[in-house]
Amino acid sequence: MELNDLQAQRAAKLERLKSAGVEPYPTRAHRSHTLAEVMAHFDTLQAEQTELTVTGRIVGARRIMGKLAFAHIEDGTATLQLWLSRADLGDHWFERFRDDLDTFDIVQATGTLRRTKTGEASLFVMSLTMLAKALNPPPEKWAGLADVEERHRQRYLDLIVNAEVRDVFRARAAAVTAMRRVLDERGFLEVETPVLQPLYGGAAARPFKTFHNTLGQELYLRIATELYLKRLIVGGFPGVYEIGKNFRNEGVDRSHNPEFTMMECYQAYADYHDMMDLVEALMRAMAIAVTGSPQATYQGQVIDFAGTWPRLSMTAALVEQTGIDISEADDLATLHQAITARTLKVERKETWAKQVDELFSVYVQPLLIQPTFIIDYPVALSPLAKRKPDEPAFTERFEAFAVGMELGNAFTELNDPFDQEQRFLDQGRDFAAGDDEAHQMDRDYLNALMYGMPPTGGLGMGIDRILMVLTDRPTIREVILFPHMRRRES
RNA sequence: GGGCCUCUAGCUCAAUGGUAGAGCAGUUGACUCUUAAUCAAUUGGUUCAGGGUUCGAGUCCCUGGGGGCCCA
Repeated sequence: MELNDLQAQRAAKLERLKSAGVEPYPTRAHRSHTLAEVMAHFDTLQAEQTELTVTGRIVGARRIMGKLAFAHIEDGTATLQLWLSRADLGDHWFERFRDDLDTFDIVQATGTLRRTKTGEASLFVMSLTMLAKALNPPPEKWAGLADVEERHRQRYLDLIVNAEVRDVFRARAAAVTAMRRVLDERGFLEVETPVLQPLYGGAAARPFKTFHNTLGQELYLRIATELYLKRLIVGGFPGVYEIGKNFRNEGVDRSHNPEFTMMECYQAYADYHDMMDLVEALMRAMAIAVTGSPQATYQGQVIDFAGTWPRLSMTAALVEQTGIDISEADDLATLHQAITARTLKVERKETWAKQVDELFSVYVQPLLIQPTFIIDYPVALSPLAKRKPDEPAFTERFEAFAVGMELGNAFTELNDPFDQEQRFLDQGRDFAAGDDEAHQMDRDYLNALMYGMPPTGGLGMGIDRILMVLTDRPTIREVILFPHMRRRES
């Protein structure tokens, strides 16, 4: 191991500890109380002068004054000041503390509680034990670890130093727990489906490929759980959900990470209206779990997840923002003419569906700050969604938006195997024409539909993006513990 | 994929093309109620990498790498 100067100094202290008979990495720790317990019961413990043993990492500077020293320790539940005097601790351990211990070392301390003259709760330490020597030094005391790259590459250090980062991930866990609770209460069964798939599907995305050596088979990392979950609806479960990682081989930016967490759920005998109600309930519960209320403040704006959200058709939204009625401009040439006539600044796309999607992304989506459902997407954009009975060019599909980001996607599921086969065939043509995100033909899925799938409502929600909104983080990297980073050359 | 910005001590940051610096941390010493402890002294550099221009490059140019922001 190559050590820099500061690491070498700490390594030398470690050797000194060993020569003084102190094991720097003992096998076991002992404690009578967590620091949170100490703080919660401080008055009683102090009054009874209970001897207690605590553990934790030394954080902040040690303040050493000849025969008296102070330090703070932190154990993940709270912090506590240690008061260490040469008189109480004895020469040996006082000198070990002074000479051989450092900020970030992990220790065990036994003593009794008192307040210092400034009133700070403190453990007056009678004996000290080493639990783990830290070789890496802490970042700067005030500015801390600020470099975004280092924070993400060394998330462990980020978590030690930046308390609010731990809070984000506690919030994330609380939100997911709330989501599970809502789904469980409504009778959904939590399941797990394959990550390694012989065919990828359920979304428009490029996959990661991998290879099974023994089977000699190419496999894909899933881009969605959709098609397996619907097989389970065919199988007779009335409702299923899965919370898990999806993998999409596409760009990395403030709202995309190559692996991300999605909740997908399917409910038999339901439709997309039921899924809208479910989204409202889920988002409300998750917001309350994180912020204590149905509101969240995102980058200075209050986002309100209470009540029912506006439901606006994609056609109406586009008419409103661009003046183009896609139910009339229903072929690519007409749509291109309309765009040119109105001098709209959007990229030219090669299919009508992609052009509609592009118009929407540029002219509508950024305006959807408060929670909003955009409903009734063109069938060409939605190969797995059921057509609207009265408008067969559109589907019973919606996407949920807030702060200009897509948070969820849902539809009344297509359960007609002939229509589904035709959609796959249409997608295959798009793929052949160069759309590398087009959906693959999945014969086994069609086979499942041929046993009969009840009318079903299905929903997917992006957990990471929801947490961005609820914890007020401007990038997805701040709500993923170990976001993808390029490999750094030594 | 394109444009702009950025990379200097462990960390946070300086440095007209002219001796690579500060603060914090560390080290040594003083100090029994500190909490940005204080006081004195002090160590620490492949300036992201490789080329080039120049008497001289952290600085200018080129190529490459990491990161950030914006656009697509």
